[in-house]
Amino acid sequence: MAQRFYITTAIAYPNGRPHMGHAYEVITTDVIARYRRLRGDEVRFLTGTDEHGLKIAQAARAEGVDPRAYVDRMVEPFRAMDAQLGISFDRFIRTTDADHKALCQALWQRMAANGDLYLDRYEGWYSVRDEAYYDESELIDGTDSAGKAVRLSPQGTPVEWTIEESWFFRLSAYGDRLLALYDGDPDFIQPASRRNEMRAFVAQGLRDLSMSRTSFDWGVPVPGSPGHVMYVWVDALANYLTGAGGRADELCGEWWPADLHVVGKDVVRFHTIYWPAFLMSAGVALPKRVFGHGHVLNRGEKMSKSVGNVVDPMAMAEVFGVDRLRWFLCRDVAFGEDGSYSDEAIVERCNADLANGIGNLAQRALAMVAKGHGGAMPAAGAGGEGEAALAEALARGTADYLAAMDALAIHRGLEAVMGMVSAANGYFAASAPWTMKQDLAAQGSVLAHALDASRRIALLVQPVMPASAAALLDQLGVAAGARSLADLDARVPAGTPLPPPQGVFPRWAPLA
RNA sequence: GGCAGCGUAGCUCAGUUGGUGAGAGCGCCGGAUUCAUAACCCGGAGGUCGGCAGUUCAAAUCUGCCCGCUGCUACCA
Repeated sequence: MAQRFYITTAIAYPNGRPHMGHAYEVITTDVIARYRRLRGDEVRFLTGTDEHGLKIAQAARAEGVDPRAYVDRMVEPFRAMDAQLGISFDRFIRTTDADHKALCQALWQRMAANGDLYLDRYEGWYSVRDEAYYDESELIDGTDSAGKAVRLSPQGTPVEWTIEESWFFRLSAYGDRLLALYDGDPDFIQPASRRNEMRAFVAQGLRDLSMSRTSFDWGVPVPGSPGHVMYVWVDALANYLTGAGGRADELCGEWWPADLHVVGKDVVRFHTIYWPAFLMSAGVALPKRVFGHGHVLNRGEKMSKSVGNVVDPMAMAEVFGVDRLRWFLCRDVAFGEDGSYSDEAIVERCNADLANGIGNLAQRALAMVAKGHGGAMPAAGAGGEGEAALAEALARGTADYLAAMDALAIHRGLEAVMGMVSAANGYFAASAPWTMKQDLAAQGSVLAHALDASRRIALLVQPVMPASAAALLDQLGVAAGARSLADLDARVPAGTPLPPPQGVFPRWAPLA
Protein backbone atom coordinates (compact mmCIF):
# COMPACT_ATOMS: atom_id res chain seq x y z
CA MET A 1 0.00 0.00 0.00
CA ALA A 2 1.27 3.40 -0.91
CA GLN A 3 2.53 5.46 1.96
CA ARG A 4 1.11 8.95 2.24
CA PHE A 5 3.46 11.87 2.54
CA TYR A 6 2.44 15.43 3.22
CA ILE A 7 5.24 17.94 2.73
CA THR A 8 5.26 21.72 2.88
CA THR A 9 7.50 24.69 2.32
CA ALA A 10 7.21 27.72 4.52
CA ILE A 11 4.97 30.28 2.87
CA ALA A 12 6.72 33.28 1.42
CA TYR A 13 6.07 36.82 2.56
CA PRO A 14 5.40 38.68 -0.70
CA ASN A 15 6.51 42.15 0.25
CA GLY A 16 9.18 41.98 -2.40
CA ARG A 17 10.20 39.89 -5.35
CA PRO A 18 11.20 36.28 -4.89
CA HIS A 19 14.91 35.84 -4.32
CA MET A 20 17.30 32.95 -4.33
CA GLY A 21 16.30 31.94 -0.83
CA HIS A 22 12.74 31.36 -1.94
CA ALA A 23 13.91 29.45 -4.98
CA TYR A 24 16.19 27.28 -2.89
CA GLU A 25 13.45 26.32 -0.51
CA VAL A 26 10.86 25.41 -3.13
CA ILE A 27 13.42 23.53 -5.21
CA THR A 28 14.72 21.39 -2.37
CA THR A 29 11.22 20.69 -1.15
CA ASP A 30 10.15 19.83 -4.65
CA VAL A 31 13.05 17.41 -4.92
CA ILE A 32 11.95 15.65 -1.77
CA ALA A 33 8.35 15.56 -2.95
CA ARG A 34 9.35 14.12 -6.31
CA TYR A 35 11.60 11.63 -4.60
CA ARG A 36 8.72 10.36 -2.50
CA ARG A 37 6.58 10.01 -5.59
CA LEU A 38 9.40 8.15 -7.27
CA ARG A 39 9.39 5.79 -4.33
CA GLY A 40 5.73 5.22 -4.89
CA ASP A 41 4.36 7.34 -2.09
CA GLU A 42 1.14 9.25 -2.42
CA VAL A 43 2.30 12.84 -1.97
CA ARG A 44 0.65 16.08 -1.03
CA PHE A 45 2.92 19.09 -1.58
CA LEU A 46 1.89 22.48 -0.29
CA THR A 47 3.48 25.86 -0.86
CA GLY A 48 2.19 29.41 -1.02
CA THR A 49 2.31 32.91 0.37
CA ASP A 50 1.83 34.55 3.75
CA GLU A 51 -0.09 37.69 2.93
CA HIS A 52 -1.20 39.31 6.15
CA GLY A 53 0.68 41.44 8.62
CA LEU A 54 2.00 44.86 9.23
CA LYS A 55 4.60 45.01 6.52
CA ILE A 56 2.17 44.16 3.78
CA ALA A 57 -0.25 46.74 5.12
CA GLN A 58 2.49 49.34 5.21
CA ALA A 59 3.74 48.53 1.74
CA ALA A 60 0.23 48.69 0.32
CA ARG A 61 -0.43 51.99 1.99
CA ALA A 62 2.84 53.37 0.71
CA GLU A 63 1.61 52.64 -2.78
CA GLY A 64 -1.82 53.94 -2.01
CA VAL A 65 -3.53 50.68 -2.85
CA ASP A 66 -5.73 48.28 -0.99
CA PRO A 67 -3.78 45.48 0.71
CA ARG A 68 -5.72 42.87 -1.15
CA ALA A 69 -4.93 44.47 -4.47
CA TYR A 70 -1.34 44.75 -3.39
CA VAL A 71 -0.93 41.06 -2.57
CA ASP A 72 -2.87 40.02 -5.65
CA ARG A 73 -0.15 41.68 -7.62
CA MET A 74 2.80 40.65 -5.46
CA VAL A 75 1.91 36.98 -5.46
CA GLU A 76 2.26 36.66 -9.20
CA PRO A 77 6.05 36.58 -9.38
CA PHE A 78 6.01 33.78 -6.82
CA ARG A 79 3.61 31.77 -8.90
CA ALA A 80 5.67 32.49 -11.97
CA MET A 81 8.81 31.36 -10.21
CA ASP A 82 7.24 28.08 -9.15
CA ALA A 83 6.05 27.50 -12.69
CA GLN A 84 9.44 28.23 -14.16
CA LEU A 85 11.31 26.11 -11.67
CA GLY A 86 9.04 23.13 -12.18
CA ILE A 87 7.68 23.07 -8.66
CA SER A 88 5.20 20.21 -8.46
CA PHE A 89 2.97 21.54 -5.71
CA ASP A 90 -0.56 20.30 -5.24
CA ARG A 91 -1.86 23.55 -3.84
CA PHE A 92 -0.52 27.06 -3.78
CA ILE A 93 -2.14 28.44 -0.68
CA ARG A 94 -2.59 32.12 0.06
CA THR A 95 -3.39 33.06 3.62
CA THR A 96 -5.98 35.40 2.20
CA ASP A 97 -7.91 32.43 0.79
CA ALA A 98 -11.41 32.23 2.19
CA ASP A 99 -11.15 28.68 3.53
CA HIS A 100 -8.03 29.63 5.41
CA LYS A 101 -9.61 32.49 7.26
CA ALA A 102 -12.39 30.26 8.50
CA LEU A 103 -9.94 27.63 9.66
CA CYS A 104 -7.82 30.15 11.52
CA GLN A 105 -10.79 31.36 13.47
CA ALA A 106 -11.79 27.82 14.32
CA LEU A 107 -8.26 27.07 15.47
CA TRP A 108 -8.35 30.18 17.61
CA GLN A 109 -11.58 29.12 19.22
CA ARG A 110 -10.20 25.72 20.01
CA MET A 111 -7.23 27.29 21.78
CA ALA A 112 -9.55 29.65 23.59
CA ALA A 113 -11.81 26.78 24.61
CA ASN A 114 -8.81 25.07 26.09
CA GLY A 115 -8.25 28.11 28.27
CA ASP A 116 -4.98 29.14 26.67
CA LEU A 117 -5.99 32.57 25.42
CA TYR A 118 -6.52 35.53 27.70
CA LEU A 119 -6.87 39.25 27.25
CA ASP A 120 -4.17 41.43 28.74
CA ARG A 121 -2.03 44.38 27.87
CA TYR A 122 1.10 44.39 25.83
CA GLU A 123 3.63 46.97 26.89
CA GLY A 124 6.77 48.00 25.15
CA TRP A 125 8.74 50.59 23.27
CA TYR A 126 6.64 51.47 20.28
CA SER A 127 7.58 53.43 17.22
CA VAL A 128 4.58 55.11 15.65
CA ARG A 129 6.51 55.68 12.46
CA ASP A 130 7.53 52.01 12.16
CA GLU A 131 4.32 50.72 13.71
CA ALA A 132 6.42 48.24 15.58
CA TYR A 133 7.53 47.34 19.06
CA TYR A 134 11.17 47.09 19.92
CA ASP A 135 12.94 45.42 22.74
CA GLU A 136 14.82 47.51 25.24
CA SER A 137 18.10 46.06 24.00
CA GLU A 138 17.43 47.11 20.43
CA LEU A 139 17.08 50.78 21.22
CA ILE A 140 19.79 53.24 20.47
CA ASP A 141 20.54 56.53 22.13
CA GLY A 142 20.12 59.71 20.16
CA THR A 143 19.21 63.33 20.49
CA ASP A 144 16.17 65.18 19.26
CA SER A 145 16.10 68.52 17.45
CA ALA A 146 16.27 70.33 20.78
CA GLY A 147 19.44 68.45 21.63
CA LYS A 148 17.74 66.44 24.32
CA ALA A 149 18.75 62.79 24.82
CA VAL A 150 16.09 60.41 23.54
CA ARG A 151 15.76 56.75 22.74
CA LEU A 152 15.38 55.72 19.15
CA SER A 153 14.43 52.57 17.27
CA PRO A 154 17.07 50.75 15.22
CA GLN A 155 15.73 52.74 12.28
CA GLY A 156 16.33 55.96 14.15
CA THR A 157 12.68 56.75 14.69
CA PRO A 158 11.37 57.93 18.03
CA VAL A 159 9.86 55.37 20.36
CA GLU A 160 7.60 55.71 23.33
CA TRP A 161 6.45 53.36 26.04
CA THR A 162 3.09 52.14 24.87
CA ILE A 163 0.43 49.91 26.29
CA GLU A 164 -1.86 48.03 23.93
CA GLU A 165 -4.60 45.56 24.62
CA SER A 166 -3.73 42.12 23.28
CA TRP A 167 -4.73 38.51 23.46
CA PHE A 168 -2.05 36.28 24.91
CA PHE A 169 -1.33 32.61 24.49
CA ARG A 170 -0.15 30.62 27.51
CA LEU A 171 3.04 29.51 25.86
CA SER A 172 4.68 29.43 29.27
CA ALA A 173 2.58 26.42 30.15
CA TYR A 174 3.96 24.34 27.29
CA GLY A 175 7.65 24.29 28.07
CA ASP A 176 7.72 20.86 29.62
CA ARG A 177 5.62 19.31 26.94
CA LEU A 178 7.82 20.79 24.25
CA LEU A 179 10.96 19.50 25.90
CA ALA A 180 9.35 16.09 26.15
CA LEU A 181 8.55 16.30 22.46
CA TYR A 182 12.13 17.11 21.50
CA ASP A 183 13.61 14.51 23.77
CA GLY A 184 11.14 11.85 22.82
CA ASP A 185 11.63 12.31 19.11
CA PRO A 186 15.12 13.50 18.20
CA ASP A 187 14.12 13.78 14.56
CA PHE A 188 11.33 16.23 15.19
CA ILE A 189 13.73 19.10 14.65
CA GLN A 190 16.50 18.72 12.13
CA PRO A 191 19.35 19.26 11.73
CA ALA A 192 20.48 18.44 15.26
CA SER A 193 22.19 21.80 15.68
CA ARG A 194 18.80 23.49 15.35
CA ARG A 195 17.26 21.09 17.79
CA ASN A 196 19.87 21.96 20.37
CA GLU A 197 19.20 25.64 19.93
CA MET A 198 15.48 25.26 20.24
CA ARG A 199 15.84 23.02 23.23
CA ALA A 200 18.01 25.58 24.95
CA PHE A 201 15.55 28.29 24.11
CA VAL A 202 12.65 26.40 25.63
CA ALA A 203 14.67 25.23 28.60
CA GLN A 204 15.39 28.79 29.66
CA GLY A 205 11.69 29.35 30.15
CA LEU A 206 8.98 30.63 27.86
CA ARG A 207 6.97 33.80 28.13
CA ASP A 208 3.41 34.02 27.04
CA LEU A 209 2.97 35.14 23.49
CA SER A 210 1.11 38.19 22.30
CA MET A 211 -1.39 36.78 19.84
CA SER A 212 -3.30 39.75 18.49
CA ARG A 213 -2.77 43.27 17.24
CA THR A 214 -4.99 46.29 17.35
CA SER A 215 -2.69 48.76 15.63
CA PHE A 216 -3.62 47.62 12.15
CA ASP A 217 -6.37 45.54 10.63
CA TRP A 218 -4.77 43.58 7.78
CA GLY A 219 -5.15 40.13 9.22
CA VAL A 220 -7.64 37.51 10.30
CA PRO A 221 -10.14 39.03 12.74
CA VAL A 222 -10.10 37.51 16.20
CA PRO A 223 -13.52 35.90 16.68
CA GLY A 224 -15.71 37.93 19.01
CA SER A 225 -13.08 40.56 19.65
CA PRO A 226 -13.61 43.58 17.42
CA GLY A 227 -10.51 45.54 16.65
CA HIS A 228 -8.16 42.60 17.07
CA VAL A 229 -6.49 40.75 14.25
CA MET A 230 -4.43 37.64 14.81
CA TYR A 231 -0.71 37.79 15.21
CA VAL A 232 0.47 36.97 11.72
CA TRP A 233 2.24 33.79 12.75
CA VAL A 234 -0.98 32.19 13.95
CA ASP A 235 -2.43 32.79 10.57
CA ALA A 236 0.74 31.80 8.77
CA LEU A 237 1.37 28.52 10.55
CA ALA A 238 -2.23 27.46 10.25
CA ASN A 239 -1.83 27.35 6.49
CA TYR A 240 -0.50 23.84 6.89
CA LEU A 241 -3.84 22.72 8.29
CA THR A 242 -5.85 24.44 5.61
CA GLY A 243 -3.55 23.01 2.98
CA ALA A 244 -4.12 19.54 4.36
CA GLY A 245 -7.80 19.93 3.67
CA GLY A 246 -8.70 21.18 7.11
CA ARG A 247 -11.92 23.14 7.52
CA ALA A 248 -13.51 25.25 10.19
CA ASP A 249 -15.59 22.32 11.41
CA GLU A 250 -12.75 19.81 11.13
CA LEU A 251 -9.27 21.18 11.62
CA CYS A 252 -7.55 18.01 10.53
CA GLY A 253 -7.92 17.52 6.83
CA GLU A 254 -7.26 14.21 5.16
CA TRP A 255 -3.55 14.89 4.83
CA TRP A 256 -2.80 16.05 8.34
CA PRO A 257 -0.46 15.61 10.14
CA ALA A 258 2.35 16.83 7.95
CA ASP A 259 5.23 14.44 7.47
CA LEU A 260 7.68 17.23 6.87
CA HIS A 261 7.81 21.00 7.10
CA VAL A 262 10.78 22.35 5.17
CA VAL A 263 11.59 25.81 6.47
CA GLY A 264 14.47 28.26 6.57
CA LYS A 265 16.70 28.17 9.61
CA ASP A 266 15.47 31.65 10.50
CA VAL A 267 11.94 30.45 11.14
CA VAL A 268 12.68 27.19 12.88
CA ARG A 269 11.60 28.67 16.18
CA PHE A 270 8.13 29.46 14.97
CA HIS A 271 7.71 25.99 13.57
CA THR A 272 9.12 24.01 16.46
CA ILE A 273 7.94 25.96 19.47
CA TYR A 274 4.91 28.09 18.69
CA TRP A 275 3.37 25.74 16.17
CA PRO A 276 3.46 22.55 18.26
CA ALA A 277 2.22 24.51 21.26
CA PHE A 278 -0.72 25.88 19.29
CA LEU A 279 -1.58 22.42 18.07
CA MET A 280 -1.29 20.88 21.51
CA SER A 281 -3.61 23.53 22.81
CA ALA A 282 -6.11 22.90 20.04
CA GLY A 283 -5.88 19.17 20.49
CA VAL A 284 -4.52 18.59 17.02
CA ALA A 285 -1.84 16.08 16.03
CA LEU A 286 1.67 17.46 15.60
CA PRO A 287 3.69 17.45 12.39
CA LYS A 288 6.23 14.67 12.33
CA ARG A 289 9.30 16.60 11.36
CA VAL A 290 10.59 20.11 10.80
CA PHE A 291 13.72 20.56 8.75
CA GLY A 292 15.56 23.88 8.91
CA HIS A 293 17.61 24.40 5.77
CA GLY A 294 20.48 26.85 5.52
CA HIS A 295 20.79 29.99 3.48
CA VAL A 296 22.41 30.20 0.10
CA LEU A 297 24.75 33.09 -0.18
CA ASN A 298 25.91 34.88 -3.28
CA ARG A 299 29.67 34.40 -3.34
CA GLY A 300 29.56 33.85 0.36
CA GLU A 301 27.91 37.16 1.06
CA LYS A 302 24.41 37.77 2.17
CA MET A 303 22.37 39.29 -0.58
CA SER A 304 21.71 42.95 -0.10
CA LYS A 305 20.79 45.79 -2.30
CA SER A 306 23.68 47.88 -1.08
CA VAL A 307 26.23 45.25 -2.03
CA GLY A 308 24.49 44.97 -5.35
CA ASN A 309 24.44 41.21 -5.38
CA VAL A 310 20.72 40.56 -5.33
CA VAL A 311 20.12 37.78 -7.77
CA ASP A 312 16.84 37.06 -9.46
CA PRO A 313 16.47 33.29 -9.47
CA MET A 314 14.27 33.44 -12.52
CA ALA A 315 16.94 35.23 -14.49
CA MET A 316 19.44 32.68 -13.24
CA ALA A 317 17.26 29.78 -14.36
CA GLU A 318 16.87 31.53 -17.67
CA VAL A 319 20.59 31.73 -18.20
CA PHE A 320 21.71 28.32 -17.00
CA GLY A 321 18.55 26.32 -17.41
CA VAL A 322 16.26 25.19 -14.66
CA ASP A 323 17.80 21.77 -14.25
CA ARG A 324 21.33 23.08 -13.96
CA LEU A 325 20.24 25.45 -11.24
CA ARG A 326 18.35 22.72 -9.44
CA TRP A 327 21.27 20.33 -9.73
CA PHE A 328 23.76 22.86 -8.46
CA LEU A 329 21.69 23.87 -5.45
CA CYS A 330 21.01 20.29 -4.44
CA ARG A 331 24.44 18.88 -5.15
CA ASP A 332 26.76 21.68 -4.08
CA VAL A 333 24.99 22.84 -0.96
CA ALA A 334 24.84 20.51 2.02
CA PHE A 335 21.15 20.40 2.84
CA GLY A 336 20.76 21.87 6.29
CA GLU A 337 23.82 24.08 6.07
CA ASP A 338 24.54 27.39 4.44
CA GLY A 339 25.92 27.35 0.96
CA SER A 340 27.40 29.65 -1.61
CA TYR A 341 26.77 30.08 -5.28
CA SER A 342 28.23 31.96 -8.18
CA ASP A 343 28.11 31.71 -11.93
CA GLU A 344 31.52 30.12 -11.94
CA ALA A 345 30.58 27.54 -9.35
CA ILE A 346 27.44 26.58 -11.22
CA VAL A 347 29.26 26.19 -14.51
CA GLU A 348 32.06 24.22 -12.94
CA ARG A 349 29.77 21.91 -11.05
CA CYS A 350 27.42 21.29 -13.96
CA ASN A 351 30.17 20.73 -16.48
CA ALA A 352 31.90 18.25 -14.22
CA ASP A 353 28.84 16.33 -13.12
CA LEU A 354 26.38 16.68 -15.96
CA ALA A 355 28.33 17.23 -19.17
CA ASN A 356 31.47 15.25 -18.40
CA GLY A 357 29.78 12.74 -16.14
CA ILE A 358 26.17 11.76 -16.66
CA GLY A 359 25.79 13.17 -20.14
CA ASN A 360 29.03 11.88 -21.54
CA LEU A 361 28.47 8.40 -20.19
CA ALA A 362 25.21 8.06 -22.07
CA GLN A 363 26.46 9.79 -25.15
CA ARG A 364 29.56 7.69 -25.68
CA ALA A 365 27.55 4.48 -25.53
CA LEU A 366 24.61 5.78 -27.51
CA ALA A 367 26.85 7.03 -30.28
CA MET A 368 28.38 3.60 -30.71
CA VAL A 369 24.98 1.97 -30.73
CA ALA A 370 23.78 4.35 -33.39
CA LYS A 371 26.88 3.78 -35.48
CA GLY A 372 27.51 0.07 -35.12
CA HIS A 373 24.33 -1.53 -33.88
CA GLY A 374 21.64 -0.13 -36.08
CA GLY A 375 20.28 2.15 -33.41
CA ALA A 376 18.79 -0.71 -31.42
CA MET A 377 19.54 -1.74 -27.86
CA PRO A 378 22.17 -4.51 -28.05
CA ALA A 379 21.89 -7.67 -26.00
CA ALA A 380 23.71 -7.71 -22.69
CA GLY A 381 25.81 -10.79 -22.16
CA ALA A 382 26.31 -12.42 -18.80
CA GLY A 383 29.59 -10.59 -18.48
CA GLY A 384 32.61 -11.23 -16.32
CA GLU A 385 34.48 -9.51 -13.55
CA GLY A 386 34.08 -6.06 -15.01
CA GLU A 387 30.34 -6.40 -15.22
CA ALA A 388 30.14 -7.86 -11.74
CA ALA A 389 32.16 -5.01 -10.29
CA LEU A 390 29.99 -2.51 -12.10
CA ALA A 391 26.82 -4.14 -10.86
CA GLU A 392 28.11 -4.05 -7.33
CA ALA A 393 29.07 -0.38 -7.57
CA LEU A 394 25.66 0.47 -8.97
CA ALA A 395 23.88 -1.47 -6.27
CA ARG A 396 25.92 0.17 -3.55
CA GLY A 397 25.44 3.60 -5.05
CA THR A 398 21.71 3.07 -5.27
CA ALA A 399 21.51 1.91 -1.68
CA ASP A 400 23.53 4.90 -0.54
CA TYR A 401 21.33 7.20 -2.56
CA LEU A 402 18.16 5.83 -1.06
CA ALA A 403 19.48 5.98 2.47
CA ALA A 404 20.67 9.54 2.00
CA MET A 405 17.47 10.75 0.38
CA ASP A 406 15.36 9.13 3.08
CA ALA A 407 17.45 10.99 5.62
CA LEU A 408 17.02 14.27 3.71
CA ALA A 409 20.72 14.37 2.89
CA ILE A 410 20.03 15.36 -0.69
CA HIS A 411 23.62 16.33 -1.40
CA ARG A 412 24.80 12.95 -0.18
CA GLY A 413 22.27 11.24 -2.37
CA LEU A 414 23.62 12.98 -5.43
CA GLU A 415 27.16 12.26 -4.34
CA ALA A 416 26.23 8.59 -4.34
CA VAL A 417 24.84 8.94 -7.84
CA MET A 418 28.09 10.49 -9.02
CA GLY A 419 29.88 7.49 -7.61
CA MET A 420 27.77 5.34 -9.90
CA VAL A 421 28.62 7.57 -12.84
CA SER A 422 32.28 7.28 -12.06
CA ALA A 423 32.08 3.50 -11.81
CA ALA A 424 30.24 3.27 -15.11
CA ASN A 425 32.70 5.52 -16.92
CA GLY A 426 35.51 3.46 -15.44
CA TYR A 427 33.87 0.28 -16.64
CA PHE A 428 33.49 1.74 -20.11
CA ALA A 429 37.10 2.78 -20.33
CA ALA A 430 38.38 -0.51 -18.94
CA SER A 431 36.20 -2.51 -21.32
CA ALA A 432 37.18 -0.34 -24.30
CA PRO A 433 34.31 -1.41 -26.53
CA TRP A 434 35.75 0.63 -29.39
CA THR A 435 38.47 -2.00 -29.73
CA MET A 436 35.89 -4.75 -30.31
CA LYS A 437 34.95 -4.01 -33.87
CA GLN A 438 35.62 -7.62 -34.78
CA ASP A 439 33.23 -8.94 -32.14
CA LEU A 440 30.01 -6.99 -32.27
CA ALA A 441 28.25 -9.22 -29.77
CA ALA A 442 30.90 -8.54 -27.14
CA GLN A 443 30.90 -4.87 -27.97
CA GLY A 444 27.14 -4.75 -27.81
CA SER A 445 27.16 -6.34 -24.40
CA VAL A 446 29.47 -3.70 -23.01
CA LEU A 447 27.31 -0.98 -24.49
CA ALA A 448 24.19 -2.56 -23.08
CA HIS A 449 25.70 -2.70 -19.62
CA ALA A 450 26.83 0.90 -19.89
CA LEU A 451 23.42 2.01 -21.09
CA ASP A 452 21.74 0.20 -18.27
CA ALA A 453 23.99 2.03 -15.84
CA SER A 454 22.91 5.26 -17.50
CA ARG A 455 19.30 4.24 -17.15
CA ARG A 456 19.66 3.61 -13.44
CA ILE A 457 21.43 6.91 -12.98
CA ALA A 458 18.83 8.82 -14.98
CA LEU A 459 16.11 7.21 -12.93
CA LEU A 460 17.63 8.41 -9.69
CA VAL A 461 18.20 11.99 -10.76
CA GLN A 462 14.61 12.49 -11.86
CA PRO A 463 13.59 14.31 -8.67
CA VAL A 464 16.35 16.84 -9.15
CA MET A 465 16.22 17.32 -12.91
CA PRO A 466 12.78 16.27 -14.08
CA ALA A 467 13.01 17.57 -17.63
CA SER A 468 16.58 16.53 -18.36
CA ALA A 469 16.16 13.12 -16.81
CA ALA A 470 13.05 12.56 -18.90
CA ALA A 471 14.93 13.54 -22.04
CA LEU A 472 17.75 11.19 -21.14
CA LEU A 473 15.40 8.32 -20.40
CA ASP A 474 13.78 8.92 -23.78
CA GLN A 475 17.18 8.60 -25.40
CA LEU A 476 17.78 5.41 -23.50
CA GLY A 477 14.55 3.90 -24.76
CA VAL A 478 12.98 3.66 -21.31
CA ALA A 479 9.20 3.45 -21.51
CA ALA A 480 7.27 6.24 -19.84
CA GLY A 481 5.68 3.78 -17.47
CA ALA A 482 8.98 2.26 -16.36
CA ARG A 483 10.56 5.17 -14.57
CA SER A 484 9.85 4.69 -10.90
CA LEU A 485 12.04 3.09 -8.29
CA ALA A 486 10.06 -0.09 -8.71
CA ASP A 487 11.44 -0.29 -12.24
CA LEU A 488 15.05 -0.06 -11.16
CA ASP A 489 15.82 -3.55 -12.39
CA ALA A 490 13.68 -3.38 -15.49
CA ARG A 491 16.29 -3.33 -18.24
CA VAL A 492 15.40 -2.00 -21.62
CA PRO A 493 14.82 -5.09 -23.81
CA ALA A 494 17.39 -5.87 -26.48
CA GLY A 495 16.22 -4.68 -29.83
CA THR A 496 14.42 -1.65 -28.49
CA PRO A 497 14.95 1.11 -31.05
CA LEU A 498 16.94 4.01 -29.67
CA PRO A 499 16.51 7.49 -31.10
CA PRO A 500 19.53 9.19 -32.66
CA PRO A 501 21.64 10.40 -29.71
CA GLN A 502 21.46 14.04 -28.83
CA GLY A 503 23.42 15.48 -25.95
CA VAL A 504 21.12 16.17 -23.03
CA PHE A 505 23.71 18.00 -20.95
CA PRO A 506 25.83 20.14 -23.27
CA ARG A 507 29.05 21.43 -21.86
CA TRP A 508 28.77 25.04 -20.82
CA ALA A 509 31.14 27.19 -22.83
CA PRO A 510 33.41 29.48 -20.83
CA LEU A 511 31.61 32.57 -19.67
CA ALA A 512 31.99 35.42 -22.09
C1' G B 1 28.09 38.50 28.28
C1' G B 2 25.60 33.34 28.44
C1' C B 3 24.73 28.63 25.79
C1' A B 4 26.03 25.48 21.50
C1' G B 5 29.17 24.30 17.57
C1' C B 6 33.21 24.84 14.27
C1' G B 7 38.56 25.66 12.68
C1' U B 8 41.77 18.79 8.44
C1' A B 9 45.38 19.35 1.18
C1' G B 10 44.21 25.88 -3.26
C1' C B 11 38.52 25.35 -2.67
C1' U B 12 34.18 22.50 -0.32
C1' C B 13 34.34 19.02 3.14
C1' A B 14 34.56 13.02 5.28
C1' G B 15 37.03 11.29 9.23
C1' U B 16 32.10 5.67 14.59
C1' U B 17 33.42 4.40 21.05
C1' G B 18 41.73 7.46 20.63
C1' G B 19 45.69 2.56 17.47
C1' U B 20 48.19 -0.59 10.75
C1' G B 21 50.80 4.14 6.25
C1' A B 22 45.52 11.14 7.27
C1' G B 23 41.03 10.69 3.02
C1' A B 24 37.01 12.27 -1.00
C1' G B 25 35.20 15.60 -4.73
C1' C B 26 36.49 19.91 -7.54
C1' G B 27 40.67 22.61 -9.29
C1' C B 28 45.94 21.70 -10.71
C1' C B 29 50.20 18.71 -12.93
C1' G B 30 51.86 14.28 -15.51
C1' G B 31 50.66 9.74 -18.25
C1' A B 32 47.55 6.87 -21.31
C1' U B 33 43.68 6.93 -24.83
C1' U B 34 40.61 8.45 -28.89
C1' C B 35 34.10 5.48 -28.19
C1' A B 36 32.35 10.36 -26.38
C1' U B 37 30.17 16.92 -25.08
C1' A B 38 39.11 18.47 -25.83
C1' A B 39 35.12 14.67 -22.29
C1' C B 40 36.50 9.63 -20.06
C1' C B 41 40.52 6.41 -17.64
C1' C B 42 45.24 5.99 -14.66
C1' G B 43 48.83 8.32 -11.50
C1' G B 44 50.72 12.48 -8.71
C1' A B 45 51.00 16.64 -6.29
C1' G B 46 52.36 15.86 0.18
C1' G B 47 48.21 19.46 4.49
C1' U B 48 52.68 21.22 11.82
C1' C B 49 44.82 17.76 11.01
C1' G B 50 43.92 26.63 14.26
C1' G B 51 48.00 27.46 18.44
C1' C B 52 50.23 25.92 23.21
C1' A B 53 50.44 22.54 27.18
C1' G B 54 48.80 17.95 29.10
C1' U B 55 46.58 12.52 29.71
C1' U B 56 48.23 7.87 27.28
C1' C B 57 52.34 2.59 25.10
C1' A B 58 49.48 5.51 21.23
C1' A B 59 45.53 11.50 19.59
C1' A B 60 43.09 14.87 13.99
C1' U B 61 40.09 11.84 17.44
C1' C B 62 40.34 12.85 25.32
C1' U B 63 41.50 17.33 29.02
C1' G B 64 42.90 22.59 29.96
C1' C B 65 44.14 27.31 28.18
C1' C B 66 44.65 30.74 23.94
C1' C B 67 43.37 32.67 18.90
C1' G B 68 39.74 32.95 14.99
C1' C B 69 34.76 31.98 13.03
C1' U B 70 29.40 30.70 13.16
C1' G B 71 24.57 29.91 15.29
C1' C B 72 20.89 30.75 19.30
C1' U B 73 19.84 34.35 23.15
C1' A B 74 11.30 35.54 21.53
C1' C B 75 6.71 38.65 19.91
C1' C B 76 9.26 42.66 11.88
C1' A B 77 8.77 38.19 9.62
